[in-house]
Amino acid sequence: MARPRTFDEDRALDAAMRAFWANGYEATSTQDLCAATGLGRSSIYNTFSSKHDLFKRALARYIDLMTIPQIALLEDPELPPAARIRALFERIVDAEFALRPEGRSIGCLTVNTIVELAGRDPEAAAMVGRDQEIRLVALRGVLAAGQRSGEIASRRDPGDLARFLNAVIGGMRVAAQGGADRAALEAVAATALDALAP
Amino acid sequence: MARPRTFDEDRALDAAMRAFWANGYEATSTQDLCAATGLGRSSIYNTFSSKHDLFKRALARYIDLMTIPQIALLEDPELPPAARIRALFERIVDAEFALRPEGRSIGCLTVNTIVELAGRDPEAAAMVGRDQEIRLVALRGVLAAGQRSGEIASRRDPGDLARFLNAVIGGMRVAAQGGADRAALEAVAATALDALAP
DNA sequence: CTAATTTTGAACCGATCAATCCAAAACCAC
DNA sequence: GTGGTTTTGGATTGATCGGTTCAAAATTAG
Repeated sequence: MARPRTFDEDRALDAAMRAFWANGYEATSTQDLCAATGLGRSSIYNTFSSKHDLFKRALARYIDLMTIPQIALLEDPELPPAARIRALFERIVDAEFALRPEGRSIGCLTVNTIVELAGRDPEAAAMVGRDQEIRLVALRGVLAAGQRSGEIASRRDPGDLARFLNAVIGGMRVAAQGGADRAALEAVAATALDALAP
Repeated sequence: MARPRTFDEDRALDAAMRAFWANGYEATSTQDLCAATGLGRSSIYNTFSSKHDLFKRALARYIDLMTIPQIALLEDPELPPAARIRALFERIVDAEFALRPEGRSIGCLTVNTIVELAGRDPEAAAMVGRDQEIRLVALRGVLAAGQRSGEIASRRDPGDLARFLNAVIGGMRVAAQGGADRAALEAVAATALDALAP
């Protein structure tokens, strides 16, 4: 009944997500988004109503792409609790160096969003807040299971341990963006696991 | 021989630092800087040649104000090594809630700069990189001393332990900006210290 | 084919960006 | 006081910002 689109919305969203991820919200202009997606302004504003809406959708997509598999890892019934946590850290280190043949990491879009936007963008803050909450619940679950099975010797509150691991993950992302190499990140992860031992 | 300034350069720099700290580099306009400092555009451009130069000076000032006392804490000969590290964490938690009667923390300008700018501003990247290096050296020193004295049981490489603590500090800053309260940060710090025990 | 509907590209919008210019005001040395 | 020098505020610059408009192009239904 009418002219169809010549582009794939999900691919465009993906490209926009990468642009925001690499350069941040403010430093990504609508021109940059046109260049990254290969779309014209009209197509972008027709499909995603504004730069801010596009960012929200890109952030939601990023969270889906990243958090859901990580939660699945933490809830993998095939692995004992401690191994699931090790697998999570491995995945995070791998991701930090996957899309980066050389040069700095671009970090993690949720961490970047917390730092750049959470203070003055309530919608973005709510999205990353929900994400953090979900991650903390999953971490708490696997940590409590590890304590019950005896794999995790620490008697600290599982919620506190979860917040600790989550903070370490955020710190690793910042360190990677600051130029840390793979060995440094692996050492940080390994040392963090020591805190579950005592 | 000529008209003197009616403002204090250091006070202006301080106000600019706070503006960049709270809102980031991109989101702080030159108008914002005028409002924050109380200066006119001419005075700002006369004194600090550009927005970017002003940012560099603000960042340098922040590093001086924050890192130097922290290094001093870590090298305090009055305290045993483990106590110095605990004092550092205390100071960081305090700082995170000091200038914030309510609402979110504005985090740490060096962390914010790593996340927002390090990827595309080599000068800013070099400044925060130097700062991180200095912090790591000091941490390594106190950690090695703790290992020698037996206070720190972990036999991991002191450099790795230093990178771990530094990552935790960064993660705490991100967590605070994400809305974590004081108790959460204190739990993270306490748990991080567990990693030095085993 | 035509009519209806949507996408698309380009021109365009006012607002704001960082930065500059300039003349008036303010000060010091003399 | 006067001359020389700097600061200061306000107007202004061209560029770019996010966003809109509009007509031509493209497509399908009939």
